Formats: sequence, structure tokens, C-alpha cells
Amino acid sequence: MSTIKRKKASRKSLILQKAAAMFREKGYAATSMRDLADTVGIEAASLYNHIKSKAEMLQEIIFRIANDAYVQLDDLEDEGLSPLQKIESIMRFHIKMNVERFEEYHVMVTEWIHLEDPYLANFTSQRRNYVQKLEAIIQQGIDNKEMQPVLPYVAVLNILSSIRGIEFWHRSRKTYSAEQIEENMVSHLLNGLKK
Amino acid sequence: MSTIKRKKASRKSLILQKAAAMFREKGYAATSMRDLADTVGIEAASLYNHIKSKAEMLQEIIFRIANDAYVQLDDLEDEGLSPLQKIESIMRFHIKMNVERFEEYHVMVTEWIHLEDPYLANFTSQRRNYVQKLEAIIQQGIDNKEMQPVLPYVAVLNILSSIRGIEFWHRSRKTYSAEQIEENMVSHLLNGLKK
DNA sequence: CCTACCGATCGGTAGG
DNA sequence: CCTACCGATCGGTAGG
Repeated sequence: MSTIKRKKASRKSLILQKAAAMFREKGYAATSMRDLADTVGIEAASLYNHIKSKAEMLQEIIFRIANDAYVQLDDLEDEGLSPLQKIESIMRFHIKMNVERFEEYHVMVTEWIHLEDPYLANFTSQRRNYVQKLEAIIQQGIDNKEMQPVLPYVAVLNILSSIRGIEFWHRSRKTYSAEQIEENMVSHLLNGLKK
Repeated sequence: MSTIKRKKASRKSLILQKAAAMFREKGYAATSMRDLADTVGIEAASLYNHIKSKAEMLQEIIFRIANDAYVQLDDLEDEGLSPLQKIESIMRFHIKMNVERFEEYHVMVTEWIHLEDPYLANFTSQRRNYVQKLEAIIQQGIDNKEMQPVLPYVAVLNILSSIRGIEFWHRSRKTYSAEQIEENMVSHLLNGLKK
């Protein structure tokens, strides 16, 4: 029985992984359950033995990665870093997330509009909360004289948006390595903040 | 007859404007012609007296604004600015575009995946070309000693991605003015480039 | 996990 | 610009 359970669980995660890839490639609304079933190698009706609905798959993909980001930020609070070091650490964490789990990451940042309430409301309030924590760190860096007096709202917008832009690198022929992207992105955005 | 023609043209541009608003809000694939017709105030079938297809509307929205950006970049070449001044000018132009025509701008940067060939191929090659021109300007700024030696590919990615992120400001309660967004965005991203 | 099927909705057309 | 309608496809269920 534990074997069956394990088999079922891995089947579900295969489906979610393929779903994330398709949602990223074609968008949530333009992905049909039949397309997904073909990719997985079963009939459309059979998907429903593993997942409850198309909407539920989107929720699971988005909240799994969103929660990982959230947890990392909480863990960071205890580490006694300066505001500038914290921002650098968060940037590198997000860049690595986007490089390694780019399908989920991309679905989170672009397909969240297709969530339905209460998931939609949860997601947007969770994100607002997250952004406000980052803004507070930057404000501390300014008070600290570690950073220039740039509007924290805009600095956070620039940082998160730039990382989101790594999507283009994924779609390209990847002339540059993930390390080059990370180092240059961190240095451009951090130089713009430093005093 | 010229009155009729004008009336028809304005009807079409009303439809395109409403379409851009809906494509942005719900995504291209999730917007139905019936939804759009309701918003315009006519029957779905009547839309086809003004436009050829749903796909054609997407093409017109995207290429109109993409071409405007393209033309502006060409005009800039003649103005005898330094590389750093050019980048600042391009940034401010894009920020203003995103602030004033945010529905079209957002459709261009997020819904282009739903273009079909040959429009899809045209769009991506036009964009690659555009990005390469920006990269060349930044490379000149580095050779110039006006800018730090950051990878031009990444600098352009950060700049265009950050501007795209203004979408979040549009969705927010807009605690900050468009001018504040522009000035802070320019200063953060340009400071990170300057020597 | 499959066959067989449902009602709803899609983009679009014919004809006026 | 409308009524009436088309074939295709959608997400999902029943029953095995």
C-alpha cells in the first residue's frame, strides 16, 4: 500500500510538472486538459484521478513556490546581516529560484491573474506583505547610510522585475551562463543602491 | 462618405481600445469575443464588421506600440547624445509610454506569445534587434568610460524588465505619482551603470 | 486508467 | 448591426 501511495504521489507531481511547463509556454487559459493529458501520456479523463480540477493545479504550482520564497525571507531575519547584505541574499535566492525552477517561477509571476477567490485574494495580499518587508529592509539601509535615498517602493519593483526578466534568458540561446547573469544583475542593481 | 469612413475608423479604434483593456485584465486567451462585444455594446457577430478576427486585433495592438518604440529609437540616433544620455532618454520614453498607454504596453510585453506566425517570428526578431541596439549603446558607454563594465545584455534586461514592472504600480492604489516612479527608477538604474 | 458522453462556450459565418 | 446558427473544443462526470 505504501508503494501504491508513493506511485500515486509521483504521478501527481509529474502531472504538475508538465502542467507548469505548459502553463508557462502557452499560458494557463490556452492550455487544455487534453493537451496536458497527451503530454503525460494518458486520456484527459484520467487526469482527474490525480487532481481535482485545472484551477487546483494552478493553485498548487503557484503557492508551493510562493511559500518557499516566503519561508526564506523569514529565515533571513535571524541571521544578523546588514540591510544591504539582506537584499543581496534575497536577490541571489530569487535568481537561483528563477534559474532552477523557471517554469514554476514564471507561472507564479504571470499566471496568478487566473487564480480565483479566495486564492486570488490570498496571493495578492501575501505578495503585498512580502514586498512591504523588502521595502522595510531598504528603508533600514537608507537610515543606515548604507544606501542612497531611493524610494524603497521603486527599488523593490526594479529588483523583482529584473529577476522576473530572466525569463528572456531562458527563452534565448543562452550565450551567457547563469553565473554571469547572477553576478551582473546583482552588481548593476546593488551599485545603484549603494552609497 | 468621409463622415461614414471616420465613424467606422473610430468604431474600430474603440473596439481595439476595449480589447487591449480586456486582454490586459484577463489575458488574450481568456477574453471571449462575446465579453468584448458586451463591453462595446453590440452583438458578438457585429464585431466582425470592424475587425477580421481575434488574432488580428492582437496583432494591431502589439505592432502599433512596438513600432512607436522602434521609430523613437531610430530618431534618437541623430541627436548627438552621449551613450548615457541616450539610455536615459530611452528609459524615460518607455516609462512614459507605459504610464500613458499601459494597456497596450502590457499586452505587448505579456500577450505576444499568442501571436501566430509569421507575426510571432516578426515580433521576436524585431525585439531581438531592438535589444541589440540598446546593448550596443551600453557597450559604447563602457568603451567611453561613462559606464561601469556591466554585461550589456544584463543591463538591458534590467532596464526593460523594470519598466515592464510599472504594471504593478498601475494595479496598486498609486501612493506615488508617475513622476516619482520615473525619477526614482531612472536614478536607481542609471546610478548602477555610472562610473 | 479508459470509453463514452454531458452541457457550455468558443471563434466565426450566412444572410438580411 | 442583428438573428440564427455552425462545427469545434472546452472542463469535467458516470460508470466500469
